[in-house]
Amino acid sequence: MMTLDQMKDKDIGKVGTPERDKYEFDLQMEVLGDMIRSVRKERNLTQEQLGELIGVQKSQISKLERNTKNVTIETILKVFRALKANVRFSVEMNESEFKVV
Amino acid sequence: MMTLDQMKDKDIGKVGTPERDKYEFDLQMEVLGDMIRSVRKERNLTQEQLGELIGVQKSQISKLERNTKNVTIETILKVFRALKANVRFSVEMNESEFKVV
DNA sequence: AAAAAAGTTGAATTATATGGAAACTTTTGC
DNA sequence: GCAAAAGTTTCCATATAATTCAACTTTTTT
Repeated sequence: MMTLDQMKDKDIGKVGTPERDKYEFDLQMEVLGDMIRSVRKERNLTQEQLGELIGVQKSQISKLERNTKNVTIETILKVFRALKANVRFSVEMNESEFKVV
Repeated sequence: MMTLDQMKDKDIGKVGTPERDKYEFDLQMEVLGDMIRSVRKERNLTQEQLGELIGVQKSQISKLERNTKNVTIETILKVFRALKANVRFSVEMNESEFKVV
């Protein structure tokens, strides 16, 4: 589990060792757009190229990367599928935190 | 990380010990609706009560629980926020898996 | 087994996400 | 500093998600 900033700071150029061959990030939903951008850049793709993989214009990719939460699950899956990345969602629930109002 | 079935099998009535005070579930998008339902029931809420917390009719909750093929992030966040549960997502990326087409 | 509560469904409406096109701005390379 | 590439924005159309209402079905309670 790391923040987006920590992730960005990572020297992703130096990969190659098996230990570094796989990345996993836990994130808040709000940064989903940043995540698309990060993974796209890690794949060395322009917005236009990613758009081609999915079948949309570069402007659409731009919008997805900057727009945070108003996206459908389907779109998110489509993008990360094109980037050959797996997305998983998790729900964390604290018993004590909940009070019926 | 557990499947939905394992989760359902869990005896959630017996909580109270600190070890059992927190639940975490990884899920596929396809079971998100089931997840809403599970957490709602764990909170001992009816669809109508959850709807009131969010400001929608019970029929809407019903639809979200059964028909989650496609939902927006905003809706998901709204629901789980009302249930006092955190939603996170993780992206897993394998270097080797990707080839530029 | 009747009544009440909880959940589901269908039809209709509203809101908004997806998307393209083109003009515009920013960044990058020389 | 200029040109090309990459990214952003605006306007617009279309598709579909979000939502309600009311009738209906299922489950629970007494």
